[in-house]
Amino acid sequence: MTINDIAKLAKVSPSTVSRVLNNNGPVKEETKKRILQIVEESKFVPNAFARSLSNENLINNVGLIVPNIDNPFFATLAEGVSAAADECGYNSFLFNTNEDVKKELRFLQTSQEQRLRGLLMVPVVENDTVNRSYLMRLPIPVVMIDRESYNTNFDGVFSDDIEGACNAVEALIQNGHTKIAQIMGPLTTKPGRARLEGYRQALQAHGIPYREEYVVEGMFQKEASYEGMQRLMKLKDPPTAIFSANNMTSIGVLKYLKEHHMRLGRDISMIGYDDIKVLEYTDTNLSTVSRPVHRMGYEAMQLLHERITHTDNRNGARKRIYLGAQLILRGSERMFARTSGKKETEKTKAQSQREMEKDEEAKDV
Amino acid sequence: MTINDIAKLAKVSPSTVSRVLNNNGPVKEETKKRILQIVEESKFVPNAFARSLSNENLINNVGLIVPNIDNPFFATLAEGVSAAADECGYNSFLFNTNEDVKKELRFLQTSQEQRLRGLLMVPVVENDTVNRSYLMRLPIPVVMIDRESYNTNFDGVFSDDIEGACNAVEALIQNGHTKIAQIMGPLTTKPGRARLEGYRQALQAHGIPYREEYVVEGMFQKEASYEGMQRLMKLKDPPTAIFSANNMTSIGVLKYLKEHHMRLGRDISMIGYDDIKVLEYTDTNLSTVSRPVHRMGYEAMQLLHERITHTDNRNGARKRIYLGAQLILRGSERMFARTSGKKETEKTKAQSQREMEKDEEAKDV
DNA sequence: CTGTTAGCGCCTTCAC
DNA sequence: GTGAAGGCGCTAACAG
Repeated sequence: MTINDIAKLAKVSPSTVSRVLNNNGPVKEETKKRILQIVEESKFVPNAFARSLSNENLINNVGLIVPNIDNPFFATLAEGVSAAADECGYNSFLFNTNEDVKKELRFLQTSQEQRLRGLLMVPVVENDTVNRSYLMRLPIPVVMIDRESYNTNFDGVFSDDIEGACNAVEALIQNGHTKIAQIMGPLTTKPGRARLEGYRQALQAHGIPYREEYVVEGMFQKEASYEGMQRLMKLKDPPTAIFSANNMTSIGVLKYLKEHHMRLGRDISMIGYDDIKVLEYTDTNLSTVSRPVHRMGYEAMQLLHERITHTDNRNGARKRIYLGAQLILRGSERMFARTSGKKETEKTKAQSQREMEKDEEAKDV
Repeated sequence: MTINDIAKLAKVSPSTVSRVLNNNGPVKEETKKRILQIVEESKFVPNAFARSLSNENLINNVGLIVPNIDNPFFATLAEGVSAAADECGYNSFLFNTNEDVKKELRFLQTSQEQRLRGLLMVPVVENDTVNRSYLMRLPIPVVMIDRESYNTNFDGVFSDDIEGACNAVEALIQNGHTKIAQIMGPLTTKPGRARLEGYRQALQAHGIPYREEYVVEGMFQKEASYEGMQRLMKLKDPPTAIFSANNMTSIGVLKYLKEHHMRLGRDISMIGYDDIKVLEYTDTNLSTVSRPVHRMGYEAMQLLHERITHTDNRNGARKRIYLGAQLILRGSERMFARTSGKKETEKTKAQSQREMEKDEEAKDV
């Protein structure tokens, strides 16, 4: 079923059908009705490919490339993107690279083959030369989110991870800790490096020496993080506090703690990065650096929309948005549970209230 | 940059370039090399739309429509789909309807406009006549996952939720409970209804009367579930155990419990549906009905692939795969904590071990 | 108001 | 081996 078939059935020319379908150009009300009826009856749907072929990229498709959709951070990010995409009239296609640069490259190729209007991207790593050079040659606007590609200068939406990490580590220091370990993310990502840097800065600012053995790989994965914890806890002089570089690594730590009957705020202290929503409703009381994830996605998509529509502006100054992170203390940062169980619970409830407000705020984009 | 431009640069005809690009038809080694070089230098990427136009649907795109990507169940499902899609040579596009039938319809239209090869779908509800009739007229194979559309007979991958729910409720009964409430899912979805039915059957089998006031709406959402808990706990004769219809509703319950200083297995008992991974590493000990989510996505995609390739078979008998659910008991099903803290912890550790094995198995698809 | 024509970028005959 | 011609489904420009 094509536009020509419809035309024949309606005994008009294809262009008339086209005019009706696209609601441009004048058509007699009567023939219009007739055509629409036939379209309806035959359940004809125009071929978007053919349309965009003649019309230079008319399909409003954009892509979002994330490294791990299983990480709730990226799932929420995708929601933010999709909300904004909706409002701006795009179809957003979600690609999951699963932290695999090969897959990432394939998606970049697909993006180009299928003539997406723009790309939102959380790259796997920042130092992949193949993907980077491919990326830089893409004829469409690209907006980076959270992570970045080295030596490029794309638009982007980020958070200040150095500050976020620094605040977290300082909170641990203020609670009396000096033996603070970091389960770090891959140093091939911007957030991985920034969070290490923040950790460093906080230690330095307080005259605490940086100890190599306190910094272990977590790869933003719970498995690696679990192993990192094993190494840390086997040290002759193990840390008393952990700074965990993201939510996946936090889960790895929790797993270790549970298996070893250790409790946060009693046997060890900890601050994580990024929220793990459900934990707020448990007794885990994990303190964390919280970021406006939904909004990051939303704003990134809006930025992309700007770039797509104002093509003239495409070579203008890059726009880079930094959204603030918020340190949320729930108790796990404290050393050896100074407060009694009772008091702790109450504090937690107040926190929980704050959380709910924050939640709503985050959705209010 | 088009195939014609390349042809001119290489001083050959477009068809020769096409032959090189698609590696069909004979081309002299020398000119082949020359053409490839020019393609490389100019970073030319063929237009997939144009290609598929002449070639009847050559692009291997499939779509996955999920109601809520923020629900880790669907995120993991998407991973399973994408893994299989990869192996079978498809691009899988993920659409998030956010439980909105309007959005769902738009995606169905997009699927058709953009000539997807097939569709994997978790419909928002099963009784939307508009979307259903649209769906039934789609000229491509459709595989349902988890949920279903009423009065249709598509291929599908499901789990036996009646049995799953029944097992869960029986476990509560065996722990001495008779006042068992259900936070239910929408009855406009198959899982919502099946889990209610399983609940019913279990009560009946044990001669426990069904009490209207013990069954409250949870909508598969944590907010509604939280409110449901409020209503339940305000009853003159509140339940002693909760069966929660999915992971989102479980989170709502946990939120309520935390705010009211209630603990699972001490102040109230509970069994949920679907995993919440991170909880396994907390002290929450939430028992749950666990399903092989990743595999559900994986098998659904494989089934779709079959339907796409064996077009002859498309009108054959529908294939419906039912994957088993597994009841995992971690302690929250027990009444008034019969065991001491110590013993409980040990039990938990053994469970944790089993979980890890299950994890690996689930990935082993 | 409507039809005819040409062309979007590519592939596939069919000639040479 | 290679080129020319036609067509995929649709829209836009130009005639009427």
